[in-house]
Amino acid sequence: MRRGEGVIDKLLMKLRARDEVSPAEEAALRDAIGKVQQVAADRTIIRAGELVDYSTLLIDGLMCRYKDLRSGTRQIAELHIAGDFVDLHSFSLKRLDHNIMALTPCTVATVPHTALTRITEEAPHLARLLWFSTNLDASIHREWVLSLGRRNALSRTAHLLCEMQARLAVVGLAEESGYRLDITQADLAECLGLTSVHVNRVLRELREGDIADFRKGEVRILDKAKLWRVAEFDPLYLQLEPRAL
Amino acid sequence: MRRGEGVIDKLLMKLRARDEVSPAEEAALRDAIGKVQQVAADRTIIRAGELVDYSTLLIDGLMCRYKDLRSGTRQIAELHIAGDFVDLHSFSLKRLDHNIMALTPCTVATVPHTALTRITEEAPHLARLLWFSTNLDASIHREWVLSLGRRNALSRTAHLLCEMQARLAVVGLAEESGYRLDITQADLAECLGLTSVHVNRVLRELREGDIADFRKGEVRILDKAKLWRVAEFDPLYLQLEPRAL
DNA sequence: CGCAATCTTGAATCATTTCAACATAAGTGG
DNA sequence: CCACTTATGTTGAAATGATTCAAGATTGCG
Repeated sequence: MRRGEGVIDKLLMKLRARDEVSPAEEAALRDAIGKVQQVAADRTIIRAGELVDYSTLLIDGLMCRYKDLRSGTRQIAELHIAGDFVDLHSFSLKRLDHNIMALTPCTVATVPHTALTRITEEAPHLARLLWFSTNLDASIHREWVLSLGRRNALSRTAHLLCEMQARLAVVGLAEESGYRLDITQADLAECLGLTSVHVNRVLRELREGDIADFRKGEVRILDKAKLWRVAEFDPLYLQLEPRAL
Repeated sequence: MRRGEGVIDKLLMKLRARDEVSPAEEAALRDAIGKVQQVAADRTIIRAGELVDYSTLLIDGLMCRYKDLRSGTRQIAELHIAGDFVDLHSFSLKRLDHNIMALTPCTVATVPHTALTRITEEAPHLARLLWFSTNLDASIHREWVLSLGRRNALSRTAHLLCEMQARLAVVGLAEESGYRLDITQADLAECLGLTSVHVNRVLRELREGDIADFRKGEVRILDKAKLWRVAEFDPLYLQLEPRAL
């Protein structure tokens, strides 16, 4: 992949699902991209508290933001897919409050904070698009707060399957009938605030109810209507409607 | 209160705890303020899905962002205090994913989105401060995700008491020894993903352990070290260190 | 003073965890 | 290519943290 080539394709799909991105803005984004690298599965690329002067765009693979407690239990705060900035917020937070880890082998690109500052100075509409992108992360966090606080294990699990379908579809990585989600039941448990044992039982329940089938990193949606109903899924929070920022 | 007078004081305290705000930026903020209004306790001022073309700055009182499920159970995603924009993110989301409600009688000011757009065009550093402010909300959401997913009821409750102490202190509304938090145990339960009955038991436990005493909307911190330990509270996520945005 | 909201406590129930054992799949080196 | 090891998935039974239901106490308010 040449510098900038292909690197921002998924990001552009994600942004253009929400608002227009002009050729000049596209060029500005491309210019902001620094080095492209591979990251091995299970590698934590940024640790909470670390000072960073660049953000990371995920080009391919799955990453997550996670926090842990002294006991060693871990909670994933967000799953990231191709086209997501995994830490665009480090631009204003400086020291991240969480760790960032690759769940699968990943390709990432770095974007220096100086380049982001320049965008806010010279390309305000593009800056608003990036601001939107961090606001979308926050919206996803809020939905997870609702899930963790008030949905039971079955509904919460179903909800995550809905969310990932919708988000992956935006960047062309999911069909109506299913998608690849190459993570373990233990990873899922860390997203859902459950134990992996219980996730296993819940997945069986979804399978036996002919609702959805998660196996070997592959999600099959057997009955979308039923899945949405169980999850009480309302995609409003994913902000899929076009707008003018 | 005259237009702009006093209205942005707490907001300025909040921002200046993190970065400098120039007199010109202060003036720009003041200019962005529209009408100032009172809101009665329990009133929901914005409903999920509504189109809005202004954001709301909380000047006095307590508000919250909440979502609910069909069953009627409600989850509060964030508590807001004086100086917080309760819905700055509506600037890029257009349709909010949650409701916003006053928990106590409140004073609020509206800020038209057109004024925010102008700030992004003409005052990029101020825009970055506002972006920071939404990123801080997201950071708070992530900590709540950790609480709801992995902390038990006692630790989660203690954590919320720590968070509110730290946030209120920034705007001069909390002492080391305690602060006013004029909400009911039922409201607390909606923040914590618990039932009000259980919150009541947990508060008793904190009281009997001489850790903290919440009563009649007043939090007394009896043993800060113990409270922080129980909560595993680390204020890093509140981004209290100064930075240059 | 009386009503409604809020707080408090006990007992039974339930969802999820924990512990433990075993099964299957995947990966590595001889 | 098989034997071995390790990671992941599966299931059952007992334990536990939080909920539910129900009743009574306290507080605030018109």
